[in-house]
Amino acid sequence: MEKMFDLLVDCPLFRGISSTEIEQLLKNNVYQLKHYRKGDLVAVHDDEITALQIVLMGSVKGEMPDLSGRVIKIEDIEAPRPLAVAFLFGQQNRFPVDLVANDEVKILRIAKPDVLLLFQQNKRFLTNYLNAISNRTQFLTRKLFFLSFRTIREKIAFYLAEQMKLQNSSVIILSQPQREMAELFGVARPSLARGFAELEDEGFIEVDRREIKILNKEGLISIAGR
Amino acid sequence: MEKMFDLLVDCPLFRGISSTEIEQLLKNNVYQLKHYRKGDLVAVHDDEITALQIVLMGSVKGEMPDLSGRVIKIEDIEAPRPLAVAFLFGQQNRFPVDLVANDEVKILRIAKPDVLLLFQQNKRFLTNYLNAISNRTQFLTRKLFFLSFRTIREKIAFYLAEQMKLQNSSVIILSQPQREMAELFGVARPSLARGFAELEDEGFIEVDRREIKILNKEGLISIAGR
DNA sequence: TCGTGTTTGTAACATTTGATACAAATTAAG
DNA sequence: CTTAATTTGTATCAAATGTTACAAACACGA
Repeated sequence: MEKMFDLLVDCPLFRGISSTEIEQLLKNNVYQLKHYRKGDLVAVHDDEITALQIVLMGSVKGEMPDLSGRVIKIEDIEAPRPLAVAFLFGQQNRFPVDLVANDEVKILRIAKPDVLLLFQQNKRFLTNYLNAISNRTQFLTRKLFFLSFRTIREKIAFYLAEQMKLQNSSVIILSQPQREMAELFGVARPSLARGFAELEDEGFIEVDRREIKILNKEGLISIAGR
Repeated sequence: MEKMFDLLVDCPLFRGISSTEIEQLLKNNVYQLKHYRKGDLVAVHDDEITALQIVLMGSVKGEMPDLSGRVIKIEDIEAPRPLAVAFLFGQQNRFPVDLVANDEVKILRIAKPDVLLLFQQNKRFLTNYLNAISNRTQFLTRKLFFLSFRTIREKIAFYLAEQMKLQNSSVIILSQPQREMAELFGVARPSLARGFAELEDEGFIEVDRREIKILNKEGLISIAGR
């Protein structure tokens, strides 16, 4: 049981709060523990969300159900992270996806009214929660923005211009594999590789796997358009 | 000045809080008022966000700057609504867009530390704020979900399935012209028309301008996939 | 060192979409 | 009723992307 509080120290919602403080906050038994085995349904699409849920052990995958039986995997949530923080509040308190246990899973549940009490008792927990939702929104905003570009070339050009600023260099090291970047852009992985290859052929950049050298910054920016 | 508190009663962040309570909460002078004229820049892309800002009068538009001088309008925020609630917390405390006054605009500013104090002083304000961010996230999740469909057929099919529920009928009246719907979907107008025509050829629907009759609901849903 | 799994770079081909153009149907305004 | 503007339905063609497949480079652990 002690282990649980140690696990929570690494959870974004409890960042900056010591294990003993966490123990004190939760000591009034305001929580439940749930166990799931591999393949178990942790929650079903449209289930009502009445409690904050934190994955303590194992990982859970979000899936969209398909009428023909197939499923589309949306994302993985690994311990020690919370589930659906942005759906505990707001108008639609229902799971947007199915949640399935990837392996043996332990989940901590704290009912919504108790979460509000925790907010009052610990300011850090509150700001952590606000940060968690906000980060989610920021991630989605960014993703939507990327999808708003018409062509893959534009997405790449914009991404590189952005990274040039961030890394403050004309040689950029990509932090993600192409597969993940393609996912962020909402395009197929080989299409992304082709995009890079085309920009290289046209003399805008020089590509060596994860290392991108910007040869024509102005040209690149004019491709991105914005 | 009294008018301000009355205006705030209609702001989602102060919902359920009376004008006099709002006055009490804000009486310690923890706020600033800013005036802008039509066309004034309220905030610039990448400006740091250190305060909660609420539009009290007029409206503000979010725009993405273009290097060639053009701008792309993202959205309008009208009084009495807050600006960028999801960017006051989280990792990226910077405006994602330029904000330009549409007309004469009054904006209320409350510094971030004071916002946190308000959270402690008034539980309703806190839950309102949580709801505001959460609703934003939910909206974006939905929009992203919509854009995540690969083909136009899938978008149309999903849209129609949704409208069937909303209008509770197997005959759907489209409320927008194709041009606007195409914009929402992020596709070209003739491509959208072609999408409808194809679904008609295949016997899923019957199209008569704005009136769509669903002939094969199950088939349509299986096209949408999810 | 070797094998195994992952990542990257390409290629060929089919599919989807965008761009453009135009006619017919509809609506709005006079 | 007439005319003009808007909306819809189509067609054609080019461009962009997805799909599938495979080989080479790389990373990592046994």
